[in-house]
Amino acid sequence: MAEPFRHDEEDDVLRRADALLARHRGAVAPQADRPDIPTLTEALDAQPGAADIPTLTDAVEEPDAPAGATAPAPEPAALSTELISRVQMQNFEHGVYQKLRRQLDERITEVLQDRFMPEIGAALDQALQKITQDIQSNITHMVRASIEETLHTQLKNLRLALEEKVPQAEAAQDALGIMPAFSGPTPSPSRMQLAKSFEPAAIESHWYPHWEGNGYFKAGLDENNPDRYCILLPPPNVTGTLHMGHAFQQTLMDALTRYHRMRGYNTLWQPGTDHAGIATQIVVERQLEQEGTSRRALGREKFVERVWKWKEESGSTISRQMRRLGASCDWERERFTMEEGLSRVVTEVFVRLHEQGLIYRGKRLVNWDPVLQTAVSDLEVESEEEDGQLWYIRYPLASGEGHVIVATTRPETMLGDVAVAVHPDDPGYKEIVGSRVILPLTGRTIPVIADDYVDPEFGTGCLKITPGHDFNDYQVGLRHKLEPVSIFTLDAKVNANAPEPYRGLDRFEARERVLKDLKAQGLLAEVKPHRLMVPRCGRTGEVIEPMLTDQWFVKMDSLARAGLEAVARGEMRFVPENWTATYNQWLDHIQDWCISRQLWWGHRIPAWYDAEGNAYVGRTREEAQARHEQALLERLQAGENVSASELRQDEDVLDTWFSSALWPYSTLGWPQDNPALRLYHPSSVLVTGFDIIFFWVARMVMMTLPFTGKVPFREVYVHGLVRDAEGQKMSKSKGNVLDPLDIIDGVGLGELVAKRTSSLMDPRQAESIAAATRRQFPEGIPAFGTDALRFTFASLASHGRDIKFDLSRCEGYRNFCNKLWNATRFVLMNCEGRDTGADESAPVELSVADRWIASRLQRAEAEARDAFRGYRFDNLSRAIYEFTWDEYCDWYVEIAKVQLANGNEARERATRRTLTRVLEALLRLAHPVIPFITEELWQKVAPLAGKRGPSIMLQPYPQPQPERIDEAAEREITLLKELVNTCRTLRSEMGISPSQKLSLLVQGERSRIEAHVPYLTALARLSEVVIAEGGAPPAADAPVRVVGDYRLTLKIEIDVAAERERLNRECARLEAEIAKSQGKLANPAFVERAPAHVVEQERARLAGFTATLERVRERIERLG
RNA sequence: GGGUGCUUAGCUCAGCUGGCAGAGCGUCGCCCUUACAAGGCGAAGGUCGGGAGUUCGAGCCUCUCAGCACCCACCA
Repeated sequence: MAEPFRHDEEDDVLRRADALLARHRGAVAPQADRPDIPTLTEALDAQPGAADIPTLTDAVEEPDAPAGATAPAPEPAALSTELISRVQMQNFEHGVYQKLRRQLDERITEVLQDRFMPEIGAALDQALQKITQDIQSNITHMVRASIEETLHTQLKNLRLALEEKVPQAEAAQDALGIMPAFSGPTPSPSRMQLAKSFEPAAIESHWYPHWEGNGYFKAGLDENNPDRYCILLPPPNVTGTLHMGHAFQQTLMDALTRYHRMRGYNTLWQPGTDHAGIATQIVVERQLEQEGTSRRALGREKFVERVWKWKEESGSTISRQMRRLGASCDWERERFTMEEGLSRVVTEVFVRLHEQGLIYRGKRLVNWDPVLQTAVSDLEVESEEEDGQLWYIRYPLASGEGHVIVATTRPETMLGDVAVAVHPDDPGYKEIVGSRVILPLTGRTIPVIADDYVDPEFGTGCLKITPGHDFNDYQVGLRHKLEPVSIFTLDAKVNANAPEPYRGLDRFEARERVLKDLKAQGLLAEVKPHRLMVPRCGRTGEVIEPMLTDQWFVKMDSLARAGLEAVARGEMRFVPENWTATYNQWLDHIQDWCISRQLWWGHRIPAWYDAEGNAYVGRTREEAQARHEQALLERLQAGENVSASELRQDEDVLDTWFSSALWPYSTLGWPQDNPALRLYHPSSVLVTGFDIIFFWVARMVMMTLPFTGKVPFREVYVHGLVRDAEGQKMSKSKGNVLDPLDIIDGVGLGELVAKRTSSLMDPRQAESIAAATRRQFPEGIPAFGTDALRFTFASLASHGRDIKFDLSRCEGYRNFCNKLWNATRFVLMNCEGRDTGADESAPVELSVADRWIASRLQRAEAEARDAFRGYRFDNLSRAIYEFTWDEYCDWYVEIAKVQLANGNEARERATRRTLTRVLEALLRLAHPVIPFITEELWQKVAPLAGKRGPSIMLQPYPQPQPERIDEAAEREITLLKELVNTCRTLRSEMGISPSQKLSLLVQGERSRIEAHVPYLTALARLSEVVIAEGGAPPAADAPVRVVGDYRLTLKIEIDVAAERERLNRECARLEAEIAKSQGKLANPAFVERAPAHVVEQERARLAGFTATLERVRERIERLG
């Protein structure tokens, strides 16, 4: 804990800190003030005065109640939940508690020793009073220190956020001028002691700039090194923010990158951002809307300028957030799809594809968003089933008598009907095929045609054909050579092809009007409710209107075939393998790709038109001009009359995914030959979600093969989607998004609710979202730190499954980090400044346990290697977790305590040597997943393990050495574990409290057991171990256990009366619980109304209690 | 309609080539023990979705039924 503040410094520091915080808030959220975060001075002002501080008795009386429930010092917690994490609070309480006890004990001893005290009771009272005063001032200081510490870390974060690139850490400290005053966890490695528990924020903000500043992330460009490893970051939207999916994916990529970097590969993690045409344009248009202007009012040039400005302002958000995650990308190579070099590649590829005849322009029916007024690709259309109606409309026969009835979900499109179709074999309509019907409301007559496409069973078996606004009808129209009629303008209002009364109506207004008129004329036969799939634009949610327009397309068949073959030949591999099927299936059925978008933000199509509308494609206007002139010349020679005209560039831009598809080589300087391109193309692996296999993965393959002759990557690791704890997709509109940074830094409930309820599409949901959030996170989210979050992601990354993100899991891994932290503290306490066997010539006496843990380390390393090989991050994290916790901490450290306590010099040296070296290797093993904590700890442990180096990042990754696997030692320690566990079980079965004295009689081979005796004594808390080689008969009633060849007998002297009383109390408690539970279950209201699983749980509890009660009663009986 | 997953403890999920059903969280009990209460020790909790088959042996392989999720294509 921090030293108490001195008063004169305090005001000054607080004032400056306040000012900084205010500035920070201004920078982060200029419009919103965040009332739920108290300023520092407010916090301290609100701090309880001496009178409010919990009394000594308050603090002492409930020390063993569950930590969450007691909160013996609630005021400080309440005053600034935003500032002090729960953990800090608990640490603090724990500290107070321990201090209290220690001082009280001292006082009591003191008092008792003073024989002249007339009365012990009075003396104790006096002592208590004095301590109370001491403690009160202590609490004040501790609260203060806690706040300071938190503020300190917040300031560090803030500093990181404020500074764009690598801050000069020292200079920044000076600039703030307050660092020396703080005494929280320190970033300076060697001098300070480790804090009592793991506090991630300060560590993270220290190490990342250090790594980046020293160039550790830079791509290796050593062409003599045959090992190379490259990952392309799927470029996020330049104006986007980091979400859980990114964080998950990037954790995996970073782990892979760090792993290979440590293994000495040439390594590149290529970062960058995507201009995200539609998404970005929409964002900026919304801004304009709020300013009361619009894109069109601004004009194209000004608008694009405006987007660039917005990009400059917010474009770095996501890379800043990635840095918080510890992403070790080579930022110097960061690329943006719209930057000049990449745009040149886009043009180059477009021109080449066009020259090869793979890009063409034509009038086709495309998915059209009438609001954005652009084409969108098939993939960007999302169909949802919605409630609608099916209208039955009479079309009178042109012959005068009778009519046919067609069924439609979109009656307004009848204005564009060009035929009525029936199935050729449908007996009901055979007669009328070839005749004509009158199209109501328009007076046109249209033919009745026969086509297989019609399903005679659906509706009336008679179908209206609207080739201008329906994809299937379009195909039918082509087959029957029917000219499509377009009846909508580009903003989906009825156009001049329709009769006068409907013109200018929006398509949905037109529907009403058409229905009204049909009804009036008695032509509406029937209306039925009907579920139908409504295609909507994935971006705007607007209903898509198929529209006949001029667009550019990429011919897919030959490209797709090449893509299929590359995978079939094994040049590219999907992990898990079954995604190959998805990929193949899609490429098998692929349609030509519409790449033109009627947007302003994007790569302008490199095509120019002459006055006649002929298109000329070229890298530059000049090249197009030359082609134009060439064409004119040819036509002139063919005897045509021609005239030159000014060329005008195509207004459209390219689909965002066109430039993304070139990412694998556009980022590496293609087409110029250079080391990076030679080394890192093809890249090693693409890590991605299945949702963009079509959008991106397949297109990259198709757009890379023809130009570089290589696949873009050797492997594609497809991971699941991150969902919320209930398995729901995280989405803004559901209000269930988690911000990865909130998990790292923590967030108060108020802010979290505000975040989730702001800018909702439907503000009415705000209430329920707020309520749900309050229920789920009643205290907000505590700060878990980057490492815990990363470990969680890794452990959840099993194959073939979406991920339900569970915060409690994250908490578990935060605890793991803390465990690792404390294990290191133990090692440092016992090894720093001592002989750790660095001098290889000094004698070491390795015990079985030393050999055993070294052997287990080899196994963990082998598991890690296999896990990386198979992208099994879940197995990786489990191997690390279990080795650290279950082997190193639970057993080896305990054994080491024994060895350090009663060993000779050589044995102690060996123990320290093992402790430090295994830990050092373990830190390297875990570094790819949890980079920050491992770096911090490594700095301290490495020197003790005889390692030198500026960073763990530059150290080799531990490779398993099979020859160090020592099965004999493993067998011995297994025996020891069994012996210890058996003793513990015996003890627990006998219901012996730990304070009771217990000795053990072991019958069996003396020599093997003997070595274990000291460990056994300490670990099983025995007062004595007796080894009997032959068969001294155990006491008749003593429990006996057999472990291998050994018989264990526990001897115990129990205070029977006390033990019986204890067990009786236990009985009474259990009976009470059982009665309570039975009462609950007997209550019909509970059984009927409570959720089924709650009732089930209650039954299980009851069964558990009953069983336990049984055992306790047996035990009482045994006592006699 | 075509395809892909999933179903194991109260919850979230591992479970390898078929060989003694596991972890974390949660629940319950005991415990401030000088690395760690963000901890330790222990306990309760399972018809591996149902059924059939192959096998000495099935959570795992085969068949079948059911439920859930997702992707693709869609009937106006």
